[in-house]
Amino acid sequence: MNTPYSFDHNAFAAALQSTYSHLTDGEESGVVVKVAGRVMLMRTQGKLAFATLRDSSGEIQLFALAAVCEDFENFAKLHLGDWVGVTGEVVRTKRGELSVKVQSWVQLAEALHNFGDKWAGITDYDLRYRHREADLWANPASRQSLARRSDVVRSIRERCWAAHFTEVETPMLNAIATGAAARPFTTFHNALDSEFFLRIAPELWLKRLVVGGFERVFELGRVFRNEGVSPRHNPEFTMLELYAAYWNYEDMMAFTEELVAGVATDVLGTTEVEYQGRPFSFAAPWPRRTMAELASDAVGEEVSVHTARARLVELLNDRGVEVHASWGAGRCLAELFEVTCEESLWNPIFVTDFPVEVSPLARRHQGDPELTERFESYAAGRELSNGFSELNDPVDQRSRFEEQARLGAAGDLEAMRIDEDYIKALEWGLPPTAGLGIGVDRLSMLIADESNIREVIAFPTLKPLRD
RNA sequence: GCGCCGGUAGCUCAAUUGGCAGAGCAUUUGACUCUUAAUCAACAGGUUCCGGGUUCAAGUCCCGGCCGGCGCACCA
Repeated sequence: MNTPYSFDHNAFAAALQSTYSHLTDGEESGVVVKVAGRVMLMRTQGKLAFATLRDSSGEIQLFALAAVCEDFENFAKLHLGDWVGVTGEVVRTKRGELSVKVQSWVQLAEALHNFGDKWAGITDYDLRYRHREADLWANPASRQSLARRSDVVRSIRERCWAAHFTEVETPMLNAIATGAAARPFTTFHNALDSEFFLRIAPELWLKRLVVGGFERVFELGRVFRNEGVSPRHNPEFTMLELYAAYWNYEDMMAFTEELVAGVATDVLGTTEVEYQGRPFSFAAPWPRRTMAELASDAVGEEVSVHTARARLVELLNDRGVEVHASWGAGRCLAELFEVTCEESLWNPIFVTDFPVEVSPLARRHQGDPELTERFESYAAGRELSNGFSELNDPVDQRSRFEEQARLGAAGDLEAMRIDEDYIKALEWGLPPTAGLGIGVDRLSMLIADESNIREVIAFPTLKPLRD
């Protein structure tokens, strides 16, 4: 294939559609433009040919007349999917379609495969995800969902910058996988002769930067968790984490709801949307309810982290949950909340005051040392964000890690390990600080009205093909 | 990892009770000077996901495997 190395393109389909909307049927503008894109449809009619050209902005018709169009015969033989660059006058055809009347054209690249059925596109999930490049042309909705994700990321960055957060990058290769409860991927560095883990969260590194004097930091990046794949889970996903010195969890809740509502406004122009056919509102402020309140409402009796463990176990068993011997009352309460409440939380809500037992990095609650100043926001029945007043006492942090180590020894594969470097960092002094984590893919799903996380990930993790 | 469902032409889909594997679009060829998913005519296109089995006969039934969707589990 002998094709050009460049094309001097100066117009986009969507811009032409709006700029020349005034042209009347059969009117010629006298303006010659150069457009480029893929031929998505071709209608030939003897000495005439009409092609639908699609570029990144939209579509415009190419109108070729044998008498005017250079090498008309081959133009009419272009395949659907071929890339072309076209020079021609902007006109409106007699039948009212804004078009570029082809004077000269060049095939920029050939499509050896087609882009699916003209009507149905490509529907096979395997083909769509393994060959997203084809899916993007075959299914405009796929392109829109990924574009929405990009808009979400841009909005997050701009809003964090506007609030004076510094964007930083921390290691993905970690000697200890920590900062969250999850199983890691492992890998090996040959020259250092050391095992490494892909990060499951950037949390501890970011707080070390706060110790170092970066008072407001954020990182927008990939984390990796060696867990199940589902419509709401991809093994690698994108997390926003941010930390603000001198804030507590109340301050961070206020920031979170403003951030998320702001992203919705930036991307969709409104906070009032439909998600999966149901009205959904991002509007701030979001209600705040404690975990104990919500669980109590759900089970019809007063429960809290101080309820007798045996009673919590009964309530869990009644709901088919098997309780492990290592779970204390705090873990039992958190489980009870998850099974009774989580799915019913539709519009965004902050669930607050998590038990210490399930929050090894969060600061104890000022009103109850068995609780932490921690919140999670829930939306559409799923966790959207997680944040807390950060534990900054190195002695308490060490005892929390030691408790985690006990759980690990007892077989909990997701328990954290003791991170001595992190404890030493806290010994240098972490000011009062609040932190936040938001699942960017989950947020993008809400914004793009997608129920499957793969629709907002360009190349989701798939099982490699084998024989 | 477990359960349920699915995999037929390049794409989207049919195929009755186990009885000749089909259509539309795309491709190829031809007709056509205003089409809009153009239209019309013709040709071609198959390891029915892979491997076994049952049967006179398997896309269809049985067993095993591969990949996907959904649910469960884990989690965000």
